[in-house]
Amino acid sequence: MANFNSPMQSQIDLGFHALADATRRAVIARLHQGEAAATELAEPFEMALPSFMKHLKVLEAGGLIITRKEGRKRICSLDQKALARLSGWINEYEKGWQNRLGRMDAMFNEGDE
Amino acid sequence: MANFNSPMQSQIDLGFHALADATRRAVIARLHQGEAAATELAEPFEMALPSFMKHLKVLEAGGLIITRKEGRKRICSLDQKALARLSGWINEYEKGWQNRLGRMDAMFNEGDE
DNA sequence: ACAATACAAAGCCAATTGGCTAACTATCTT
DNA sequence: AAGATAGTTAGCCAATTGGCTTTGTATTGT
Repeated sequence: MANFNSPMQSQIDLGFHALADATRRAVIARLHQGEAAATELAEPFEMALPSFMKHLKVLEAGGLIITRKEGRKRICSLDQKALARLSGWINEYEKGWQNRLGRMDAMFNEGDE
Repeated sequence: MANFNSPMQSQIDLGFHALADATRRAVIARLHQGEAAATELAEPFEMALPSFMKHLKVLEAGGLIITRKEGRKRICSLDQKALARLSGWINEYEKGWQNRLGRMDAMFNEGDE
């Protein structure tokens, strides 16, 4: 049954929200090397496991990762289309998109912008 | 390679957070057509002005817009560098994922290595 | 000078976020 | 069968978010 009491947040809201946290972005960076179980992903972070699992749920709600249960493990992997969908929104409003890769390093390396 | 551990990191947090709201994304879409004053930008939204001004502050904190005072008006315009910076972060991992697919493709085609 | 305009600042409020602990379930491993 | 492992669920908490109203200030128009 549909829940009309909970506010409907668009997938793109949830996707950008998921990216607005360094822990979650680090998870995405890690998953880019291949899928991994939850505890394995949690290991680098000084955070209680339930706290970390909340981050995974935010990432999944934003459609950025897909998870499945394998025995007692929860295996997480990147959602292939999600990052493209979000960068696609930005691209629509960015001029000179073709040159973005070239400019990108300059942006990150400026550091005093 | 981009440095994700720099103080720029929290700026990325703020940038993605600013994008995680439909009102704020609509403001960006509008500003893409050219700069505008705060009240002018607020007009399409059924929201008290102080509430809308908070959204502008979130956009400015995220570096997505630049504002200046012109008489009694606060003129807002897009910061194109910021959009490049954020889509750059996403693209870093999109690109990596594409490389991964490329390697898999090569493995299938060559049958060894 | 005075009114209208365009914010700006302050404070109230409910809901959400992001952290924690404790207790519980399910699945290996021995 | 028992213990270790990997979550999962529930509830607590402080801080933040995103809305509101009221009041104040700076600029512009008449």
